[in-house]
Amino acid sequence: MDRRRTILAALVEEYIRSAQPVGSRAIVERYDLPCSAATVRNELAILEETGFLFQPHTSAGRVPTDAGYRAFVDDVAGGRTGLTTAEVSSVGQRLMEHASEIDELMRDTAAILSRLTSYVAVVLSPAASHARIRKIDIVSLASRRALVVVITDAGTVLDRMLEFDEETAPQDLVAVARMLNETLEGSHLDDVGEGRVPSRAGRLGVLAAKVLTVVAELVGEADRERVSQAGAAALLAQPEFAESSTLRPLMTLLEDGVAMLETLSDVMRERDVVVRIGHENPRDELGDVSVVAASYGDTSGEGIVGVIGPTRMDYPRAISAVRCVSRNLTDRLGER
Amino acid sequence: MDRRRTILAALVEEYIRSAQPVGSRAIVERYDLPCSAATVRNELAILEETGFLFQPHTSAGRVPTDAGYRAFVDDVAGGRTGLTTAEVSSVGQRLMEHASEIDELMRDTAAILSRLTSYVAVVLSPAASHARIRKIDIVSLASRRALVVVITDAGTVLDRMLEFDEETAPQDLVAVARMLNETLEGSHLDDVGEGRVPSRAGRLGVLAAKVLTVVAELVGEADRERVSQAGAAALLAQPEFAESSTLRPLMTLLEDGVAMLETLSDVMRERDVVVRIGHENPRDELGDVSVVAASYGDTSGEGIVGVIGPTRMDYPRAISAVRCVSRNLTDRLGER
DNA sequence: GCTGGCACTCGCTATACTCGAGTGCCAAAG
DNA sequence: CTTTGGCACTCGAGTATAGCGAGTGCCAGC
Repeated sequence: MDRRRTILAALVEEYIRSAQPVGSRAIVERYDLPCSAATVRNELAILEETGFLFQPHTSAGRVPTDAGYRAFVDDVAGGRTGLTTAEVSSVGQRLMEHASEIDELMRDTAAILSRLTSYVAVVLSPAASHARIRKIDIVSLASRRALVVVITDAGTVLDRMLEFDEETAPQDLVAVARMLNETLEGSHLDDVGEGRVPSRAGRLGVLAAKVLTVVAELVGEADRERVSQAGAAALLAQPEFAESSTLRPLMTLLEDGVAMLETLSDVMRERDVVVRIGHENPRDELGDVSVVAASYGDTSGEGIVGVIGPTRMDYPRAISAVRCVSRNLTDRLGER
Repeated sequence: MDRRRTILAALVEEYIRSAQPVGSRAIVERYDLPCSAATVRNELAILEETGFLFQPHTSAGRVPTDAGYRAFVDDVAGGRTGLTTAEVSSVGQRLMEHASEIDELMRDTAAILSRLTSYVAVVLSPAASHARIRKIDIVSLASRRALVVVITDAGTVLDRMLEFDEETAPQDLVAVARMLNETLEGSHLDDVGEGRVPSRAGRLGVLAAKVLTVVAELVGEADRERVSQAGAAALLAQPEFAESSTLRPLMTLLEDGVAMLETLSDVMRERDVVVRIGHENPRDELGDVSVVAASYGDTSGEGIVGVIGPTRMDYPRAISAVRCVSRNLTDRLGER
């Protein structure tokens, strides 16, 4: 039934706008349908039976269920463009001019996406572990302390302090660094992390082994610190989060980088923007919000961008924004 | 008057505990004073006239004003130890075992401090600009793209992408790096930022100048990214932030790293823990919260740790926690 | 100067009531 | 068989009123 879909779409749109239960009259008036309020009421009753709508109480209007939003998104939201062309080009511009350092780029991206949608934006940077080692530096800072710096071909820099039990000469460190660079340049960080690297004997060999352990730890840590986010304050403006108790589980989850990484990582498999509405999300904390996310980059390094907002989200806009940012990021990274 | 102070302290303590206006009877009962409720009422009336207390309405108990908290803090809070010895030693332990990388250390510190107090914790890492350059690396990533990496003697690593107008040979980059290292090793980042560095002529000289520009930019950016924080979700549990509207200005401020840096930076001048209560804070957004902060580190690199919570804050605990964390961090950094 | 007593204040809660948006259903029209 | 106007009904939100009680201010007596 085509009319039924139209009515559902109108109701969802109106609810997204007003955040209040929508009645039959409001739909007829604002979206001038070619039928009367009574007809709409009949359709609404059916849509409610079918599980697309929900009535807070008998004498109130209707509110979409997760299934209602889902139908709306599948029907119309993907097709519409929620951003003006001016906004689209502004995104491209701002991403280009900013940030020639990867962390900064991620942060800026999150900020832009959040401003664009007024929801929380989350950005996962590409996993460093798939990158190849470009150079390893070992810089002596004190007699028993050095800094190990790993530079990847993706332009990521990892570093970690290294403590020695006994005094270690700078030239030994230089020698070890040269040795490791010869052996490891071009190999994947993963391989180092999993110990698939030949070891050598001798004094320098021991030192080299120690450095390798540190590098392996680095890989693990780097993956843990891949999450940037922005715009949590924007959520406070949404009426569904007017009282803090509704917001708390979400905020707690957002602060847990590892959890966010797990929650989003399966977006990587999809080719287009993924929309997860309410309880479609794997975690209970996300049961009242929707996630719109997409992967970016290519096989040499993939990350994820997304926004998190109430299920009463402006889906057309959020989807356009995520798609736009994801494409721009892909281009940006592909330039290299 | 000594009794008056005792009564004020008792009231503040009780209000911190209960978050509700405190009456004369509650004070007498819970803190068994050697006088009657009527006497306490007289004192309370005086304390209100003097501006230390405030009565939400005629038939309610009293609530401390900013001045009331201030008197409480100056009188007693500094002396008491708000942490158990077990907690104190646990802080030391957790800071030691974690984080051999500076950013991670900052994040962990913020997390620990936040868990300890259940308020938002903010950590400013030491300004990189006071550090000395230990090594500069220029790593070619593509024919027209290289990564500039600056390693300081404080163990901080700064990096930034560099784009060339024309193809540039890796060996040129190596040469420039060697040249810059010879010239710059040991000099302050500030000096590079302000261009107090001799320039040379020739092809490599031009390249070197370009790299120097990037390094200068790096210094500026690094200072902007010095803020770590944790525990914003914890604030949602506080009754004063039950409705999001009270929280929003604060959250917005917290998300603005530069603003936080400005707000906290004058703590650097103080030698001990600084407590700023409500409107003592320089910014209106902080008018309803208190900041407890202290600097850490020594002249070679100073940062700031602090917590932000409602003015109805457990000051003895917050002060002890901040002091404890600050000392541990100082020790940790001093080891080098 | 301290204390017990007492009248008074005033926000909070509960109850009762009205109002109106919105529904469901029916009978008539298309 | 579908659509529509009409109409009785429902139920939450908003308003008015009353009672309760924690807490106060003040006073008279110790």
